[in-house]
Amino acid sequence: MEKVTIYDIARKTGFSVGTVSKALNNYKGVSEKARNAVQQACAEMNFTPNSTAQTLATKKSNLIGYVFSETLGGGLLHPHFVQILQSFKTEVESSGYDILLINSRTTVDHGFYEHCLRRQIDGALIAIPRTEADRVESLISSSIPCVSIEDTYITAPSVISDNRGGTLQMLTHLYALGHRKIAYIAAPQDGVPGWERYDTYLQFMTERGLPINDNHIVFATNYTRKAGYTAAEKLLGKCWEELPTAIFSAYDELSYAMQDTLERRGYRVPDEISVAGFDDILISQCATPKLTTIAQNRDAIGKLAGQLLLCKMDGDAGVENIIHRIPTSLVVRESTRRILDQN
Amino acid sequence: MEKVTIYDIARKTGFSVGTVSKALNNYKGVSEKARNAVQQACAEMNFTPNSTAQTLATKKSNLIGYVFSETLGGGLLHPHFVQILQSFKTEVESSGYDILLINSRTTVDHGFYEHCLRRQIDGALIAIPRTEADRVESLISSSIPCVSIEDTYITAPSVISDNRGGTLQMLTHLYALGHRKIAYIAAPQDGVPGWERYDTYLQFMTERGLPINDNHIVFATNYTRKAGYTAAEKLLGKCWEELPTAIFSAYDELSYAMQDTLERRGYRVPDEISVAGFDDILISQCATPKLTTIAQNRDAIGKLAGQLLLCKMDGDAGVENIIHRIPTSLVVRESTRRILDQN
DNA sequence: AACGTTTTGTAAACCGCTTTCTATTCGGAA
DNA sequence: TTCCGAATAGAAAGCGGTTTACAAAACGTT
Repeated sequence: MEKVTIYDIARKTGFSVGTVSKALNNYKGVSEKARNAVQQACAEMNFTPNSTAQTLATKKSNLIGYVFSETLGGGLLHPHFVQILQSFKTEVESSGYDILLINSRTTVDHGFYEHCLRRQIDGALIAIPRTEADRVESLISSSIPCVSIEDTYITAPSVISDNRGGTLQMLTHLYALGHRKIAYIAAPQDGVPGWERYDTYLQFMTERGLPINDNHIVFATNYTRKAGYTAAEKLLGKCWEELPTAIFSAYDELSYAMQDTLERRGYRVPDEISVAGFDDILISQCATPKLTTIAQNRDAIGKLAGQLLLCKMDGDAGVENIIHRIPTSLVVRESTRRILDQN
Repeated sequence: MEKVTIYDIARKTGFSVGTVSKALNNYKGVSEKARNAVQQACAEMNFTPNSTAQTLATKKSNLIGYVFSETLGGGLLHPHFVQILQSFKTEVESSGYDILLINSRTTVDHGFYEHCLRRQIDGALIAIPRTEADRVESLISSSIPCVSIEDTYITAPSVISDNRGGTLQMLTHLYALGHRKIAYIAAPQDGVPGWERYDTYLQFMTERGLPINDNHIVFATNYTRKAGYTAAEKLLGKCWEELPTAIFSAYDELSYAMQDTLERRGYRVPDEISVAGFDDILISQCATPKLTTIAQNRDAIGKLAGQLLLCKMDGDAGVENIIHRIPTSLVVRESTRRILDQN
């Protein structure tokens, strides 16, 4: 009962393996009789086709690689990516694809492209920051269909949040509340989201004629909460002479750490200082006060990425290598408030 | 430059494919000269072996399936599982294994076992609650090496937290703080962790001669935060006549929801009511006050699961189908305190 | 009844690599 | 030199399917 092959079915039914194969794949040129006999035999003998053999013969593996990096805390380490993957998976698995995890160790010696080639993957979902672009270059410019999330590459379509729009939503919100001294905790500048958000901040300040104060800007070194605390300390260490009225961070963990640090130092949020984030991950709702943030539509991102990849794998050359920007939304909770008239 | 095969190497070097294969696999019976020629040719032609063909020929795929269910919010949906998977992955990928995601949709028509068989998986990490045991029965009793986490099956080794010990740690802590009226929010009774924790609660109360009050016990319906709020409302609706002095939940999301609900209703935590959780996921530190909880050693769980599976796949028959319990640790934060003398 | 079409089924090559079995070559001991 | 065993290389048969080219059978026409 271990390994039932197509040959066993052939022997049992008296047909040839070719006929059995055709019958199983619903090909023309097989009589009803033969088809039924084959199906019944398969059921009786509990036949399961061997996808390895199928892949070898057809050059189609029905495998999609999730190619990611965890150097700064992304990949499976960050709920943001996991949620996108989740939604992506739902989209592609209904077409019969399985997902293969491709990263680090196994790949170090070979490189992503070689790894994908070796596994005969049909397509890949890329979640690699631009600072590691060289690691995916060969893959992304190969003939393997790829779609990128979170970061963009010119040789593949990418799906990302509208980071500029989102940043603007929040800054506009803060500005409307009367804030003028807005500090910014930037994400690591390892990729597009971090760049766009930071750049938009600078642009906004300039456009509104607000001074860009070096003491009001700080960079986080990775995407963990720990880095958030470090950044928070650093900012407060720099800006005590002229406190900002609002602190906007490039992602929620930073804001959370900031709030916690502020509270511990005796500042009241949002009465004395407003705090705003970007991401809307689960913890944002747990912070006290609950964090005002920019929500990313992760379901939409994963779903669209899935659809695009399915199209490319179907050979649809119409899929352009453009950047798809998914709108964000402002979620006003409790960590921001109108500035008090003070001077 | 698309597909370089072993045949191309053979042609280029003048050796036969058999020799090339042997050279690449470091077999005996190949001269230094041949070996070098082959290696050089491979490098020049950028050869990457096709793992599909290798799998077909050797019956070893170097693939491990992560078999999970998401019906109640587990699998990739819960950070607890993701972290274990992370650690597991690190352990097995150093031996050259890749991880394949196996669940739901794709599997619905075939069943997990058929799915694994079809993919010629070498082994599987199972994360399926006992209520869905029938879905994995054939897989787990097949000849495919399996290791289970979070839940236990008699036909495979399993690695889980010491739920009884952990529950006891927390109850002892609360008891020591003077708490006698301890309410319990139970996890869904879909698997071992939920059972063990709940059962231990009952046992503890009995042993210490404390009354088990039906109005102090409530069950969550799944593992999401939303279910936590529902459970919290339900508990408070039942127990207002005789308020507990401490509320212990089977996992942190429940505690978080409880704290939030209590606060909104004007109860002060921990002054009026202590709140305790189980899991120590990231949000526990975000709650206000920070949650006292039982930490699970997810790294250890994933690592051990990986080691066990590697052993089984290596054919080590010495791996017993026993339950490995990983010790938990009590993390005292701010949500519990000594009960005030009141009567 | 003879013929041209379709239908249905088979044989065999192939996908890319592994592995056994055998043939050949080489080296060294006698 | 001769001979034997060890080392090396190659031919070929899988692994479990798919697919093409072709033969056989069934069919309908005239």
